[in-house]
Amino acid sequence: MARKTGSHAEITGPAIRAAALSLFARSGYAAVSMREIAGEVGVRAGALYLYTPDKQTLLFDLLRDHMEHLLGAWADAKSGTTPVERLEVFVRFHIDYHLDRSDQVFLSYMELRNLTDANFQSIETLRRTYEDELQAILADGLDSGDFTLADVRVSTMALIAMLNGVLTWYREGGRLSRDHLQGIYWNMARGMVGA
Amino acid sequence: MARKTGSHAEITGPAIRAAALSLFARSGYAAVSMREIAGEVGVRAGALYLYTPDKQTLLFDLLRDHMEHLLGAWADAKSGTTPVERLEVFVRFHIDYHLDRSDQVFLSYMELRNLTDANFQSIETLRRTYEDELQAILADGLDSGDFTLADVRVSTMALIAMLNGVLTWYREGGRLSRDHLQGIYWNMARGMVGA
DNA sequence: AATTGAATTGAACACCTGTTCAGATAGAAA
DNA sequence: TTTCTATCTGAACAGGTGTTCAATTCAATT
Repeated sequence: MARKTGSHAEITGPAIRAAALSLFARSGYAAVSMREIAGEVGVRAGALYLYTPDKQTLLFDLLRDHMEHLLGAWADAKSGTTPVERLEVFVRFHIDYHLDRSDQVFLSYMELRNLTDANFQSIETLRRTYEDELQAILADGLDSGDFTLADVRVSTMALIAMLNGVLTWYREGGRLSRDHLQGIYWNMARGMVGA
Repeated sequence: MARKTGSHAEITGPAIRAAALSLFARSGYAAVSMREIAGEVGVRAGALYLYTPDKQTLLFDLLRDHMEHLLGAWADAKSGTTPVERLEVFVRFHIDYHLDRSDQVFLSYMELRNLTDANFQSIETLRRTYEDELQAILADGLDSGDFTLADVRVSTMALIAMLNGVLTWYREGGRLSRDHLQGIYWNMARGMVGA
């Protein structure tokens, strides 16, 4: 019983990536076996190798695709003219994106250490590109006098860490609506940069 | 060649925990084998079981000891009377503690998912106890009018996430001294809570 | 010098790991 | 109906996993 009806590469390929994403996010890269991923897709382990050269590349592709999609989404979303406006857009975008793609985001900062050196460098470059978008906003706000902050780099890292933290505790459908949440974070962000 | 000169339980036990801590922090719990840990200590895998019932308990003990030590250290360090003073002490303490014990801290929030349910609950309770220390400061500051913040719980989580973020990028001996770093974070924290 | 007992080894257990590949399968094309 | 070929299986490979335990080693005690 090799090929099942309606089972084609165009379906299996994405299904493998979706299963890997979900399992890696839940249990961690090292704790998930190729046989588990295959089982989730309804296929045997050998079939995975029609779609990825190896397990490492499967992880790397997930992280790279996520980072590239993040950068693309931000390029579309970024707007505003004053530093204050631009920062508010960034804060709201970042929270939205994270909550919509929590598995990808979670993976992307939990599994960096399981990448080979070359793959790690590649992802780090993309991540740094994203950080630089925020850093540019802060630098402009410092120049214009809209923001009061001691160190642009430190503020950038602190803001991103604060925003990423949302993932660890916020659950949709709880006490706070997403919009309310974004408002609270935007207020705190504004306080952090002295605006 | 069983026992080497000067090799006793009082030495091997702590050495195993130190090796496990270091290896788990570097590569992740799932990716480190008992044989690797044993090799780092200079012993065979079987000998580890004189000091821990199993690998899971080895991880759990590291996390529990860390959390208990953190709570103890905070009990010693906490001081100040006004909410503003108390918050500054917390911010500086948290950064200091994290930078001094980066492996433990890193482990404690990277490897939670590798704990069994019961062990996870146990650690979560300790973590929540620590968070509540900060939350109490914020609640008092809100009551007294010293702080302006929309949601005590959200501010607590945001502050802790921001402070934890220091670990991911700060390196001792770089551009910023530790004291300078603490000052910058204290300023941002103050802005976040509207003080 | 003989005995004791804590500390450690080395081999074994049952099973899991990522990966490869000859062979089977089945939908589409001829 | 036969041929073709993308897709998938099943078995194998070489090695690794956590864990157990009888046998060994050696410092301290008698």
